[in-house]
Amino acid sequence: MKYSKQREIILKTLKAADTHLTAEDLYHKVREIIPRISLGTVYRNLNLLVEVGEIRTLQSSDSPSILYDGRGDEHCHLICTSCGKITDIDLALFTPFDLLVYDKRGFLVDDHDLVLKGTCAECLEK
Amino acid sequence: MKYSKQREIILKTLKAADTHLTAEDLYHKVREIIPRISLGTVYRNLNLLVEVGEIRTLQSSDSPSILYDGRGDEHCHLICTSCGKITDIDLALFTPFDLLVYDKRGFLVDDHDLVLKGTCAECLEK
DNA sequence: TTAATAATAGGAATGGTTACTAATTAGGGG
DNA sequence: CCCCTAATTAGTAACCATTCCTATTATTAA
Repeated sequence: MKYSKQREIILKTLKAADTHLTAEDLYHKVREIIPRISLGTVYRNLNLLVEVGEIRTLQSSDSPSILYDGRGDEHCHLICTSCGKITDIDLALFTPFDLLVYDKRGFLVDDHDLVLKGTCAECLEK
Repeated sequence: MKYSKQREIILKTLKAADTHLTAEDLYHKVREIIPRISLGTVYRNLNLLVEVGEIRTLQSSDSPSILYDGRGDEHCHLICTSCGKITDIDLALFTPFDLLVYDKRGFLVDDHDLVLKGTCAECLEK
């Protein structure tokens, strides 16, 4: 994989964001730094970065577009169905589940995609 | 919600299927019973059925289209990254995890969307 | 420096899903 | 049983996220 300024900025911008962004979101942010970048370049690089494990994707179910997550490591997402906010939470607790799944089905787990929907602390107070 | 033959057949066909189907898959299956049904009708009814909790959706990450699942109850999906097969597995074990999330973040969980990726028993044998 | 090739911008094409409209159908009240 | 009203439908056009295509530009190894 050859170096490209576009890819570097895309990755840096995504990692710097505190939220999960669509390709379009990122496109607009990166355009402030590289005004002539194309949307296709953003998509192509996001796909590449997912492939090499630098970033991850998730689907927010109430938006049709893919969300990109600057974290490459496995973690879980909490989606508040009231305000729509998506937050990360670590999961260092899955080993027992994986073992159980293997015992029951002979299925060897190597990746988790866990989304919990509910109400966040702030919305609960109201 | 008024009765419609189209909706009844769509639901019955999905529940009878042993796999997870796209709207297009269902459209072709249902057309064998109602030849003049339109794809739009399939989509509209699937959305309705999801809304009332009769069925669920999931995204298979390597296909862009939504998959529909005839089960309305919460359950977990195992996706084999080798053969692509998606199987269901019950999860009656999430209560401790939900409590932990509430303790840590004050987030009140009421729905789970859990996808485990890995290798299924059949593929492991090879 | 040069040659090979990966990456880019721009725009066209694709494909899944939704929106629109006129015609049809369900089903409750007279 | 027959209106009446509102939900539903078929068919088609529109939409939008994503991918594909091509000529040009940038990277990197020799």
